[in-house]
Amino acid sequence: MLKIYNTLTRKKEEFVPINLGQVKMYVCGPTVYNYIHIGNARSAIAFDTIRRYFEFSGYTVDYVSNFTDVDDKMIKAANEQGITVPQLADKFINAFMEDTEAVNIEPATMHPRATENIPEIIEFIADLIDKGFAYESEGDVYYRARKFKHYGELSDQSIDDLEVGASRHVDSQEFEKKEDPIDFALWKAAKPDEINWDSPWGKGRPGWHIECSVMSTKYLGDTFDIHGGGQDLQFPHHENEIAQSEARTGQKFANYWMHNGFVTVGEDNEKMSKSLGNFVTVHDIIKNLDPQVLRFFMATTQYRRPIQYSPLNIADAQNNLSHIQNAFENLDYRLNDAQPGSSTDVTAEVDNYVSRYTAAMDDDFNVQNGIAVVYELVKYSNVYAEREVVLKDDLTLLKTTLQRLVAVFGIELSVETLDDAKIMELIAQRDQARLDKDFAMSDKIRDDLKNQGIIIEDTPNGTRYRKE
RNA sequence: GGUGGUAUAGCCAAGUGGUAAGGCAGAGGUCUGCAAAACCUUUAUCACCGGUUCAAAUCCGGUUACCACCUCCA
Repeated sequence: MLKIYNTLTRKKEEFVPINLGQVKMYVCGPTVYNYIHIGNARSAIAFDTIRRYFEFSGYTVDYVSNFTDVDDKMIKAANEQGITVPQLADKFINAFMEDTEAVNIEPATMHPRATENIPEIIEFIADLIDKGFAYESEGDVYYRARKFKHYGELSDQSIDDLEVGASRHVDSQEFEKKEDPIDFALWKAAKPDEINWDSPWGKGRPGWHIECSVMSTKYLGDTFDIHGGGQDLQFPHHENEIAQSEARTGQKFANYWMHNGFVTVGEDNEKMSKSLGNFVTVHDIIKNLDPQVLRFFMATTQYRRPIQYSPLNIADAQNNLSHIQNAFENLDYRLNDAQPGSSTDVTAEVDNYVSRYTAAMDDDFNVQNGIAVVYELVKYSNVYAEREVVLKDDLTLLKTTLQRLVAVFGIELSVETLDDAKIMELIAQRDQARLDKDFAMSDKIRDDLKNQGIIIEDTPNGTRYRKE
């Protein structure tokens, strides 16, 4: 039984999908005015891992994730770069797809953009005005937060306790136009020379929160299973989405709310964010780091926990990943001299590991316990691979099991083969030198190969090589 | 001020009442011509104080520290 921690109820709950065997989930994507930083990547990786585990468990997943491609920051950045807002969006959406592919994030079933849904957004807002939940004011449209009786339930805030302006980001002009300081914008009138669309309230553009209500319900229905995003979106963004959507449809919006923890940085574990300027982009980091290591690092921390980004922690992840990769190669190598057949003890062991892994992951995606089982399987595999007699089907079962279990984390295990004749010749020469006990020569060849990134290992079953 | 989260070995981290999983790093060992890989051995009274209990990292009360959100953020 799969359990999910639901922010809405602040409890772990059994996951019961609306449709048997199907998961409909929506995850808030980034505003595309810059390269994504590893905090954005963490969110995408967390939910990609969750999605993969659902698929591992036999669900089909409808996964919708948006791009916010118009807002104040988009307009500002486009102006600074002397390009249009759509040009800026295209540039960084492309960059997003490249960066997320590098860390092996599956593309969403659908990646809608706010600007591609303007008519639906206008229709949605008009409906809210008709229902009395929204009002026009000098070309802007605002949502009457107090009118929605569940306002504040997701973030456990009572309206009267909300300290307006605590974040010091109040726009005083906007403040004047509201009936109530806690009201939020659905539609913003365009300033001169700003990108805009025609609407019943004049030229303008959508506010931030409305796009997610529109796109999630458009593609997943009035009620869907899971809504995800970063913890910082819980209030006000997700609170507002609920208010908008439920006011319009009269239906429950999302059954389960999931929020991922932050990536922190520095001695005091400060949140990494664009506004603080303390961020590292994926685009830059993967120039010097194997993207699989970054992926492994993030995917093996439970999604609700903070991740401290530090060189030491990255190095740990690198070592752990190598350990798993080595076990996989150790198994693969023994296929060369394996006997046919399989043994029941190995099959039973594997079943046991898989069921323990599943139990761990079923508990709100407890990847730490899941990966602990993988390490046990790694050890078991290594011990098995050193048996004198090994069986082909055992090796294959262990290999595919390792592959399946780590694939959930977005890690792909494979064995690289070398087809370089020169290198194969050098290895043969070294083997001869060792037979001749000319160790000066064999060590020289080994060093030379190491300089080319080829690691040589001597085993009881012959000489192995692998790429560094 | 309101709300939420976190505090376990050098580092990462599991564990929600029965006497501290796992990984990394370190140390010692096995194997090896030497290595590498692998395996074996080895490292903690769980922020602090008080309480409940036969028994608490785990429950209750209090304290401290750090982080986050309160309409820019994944």
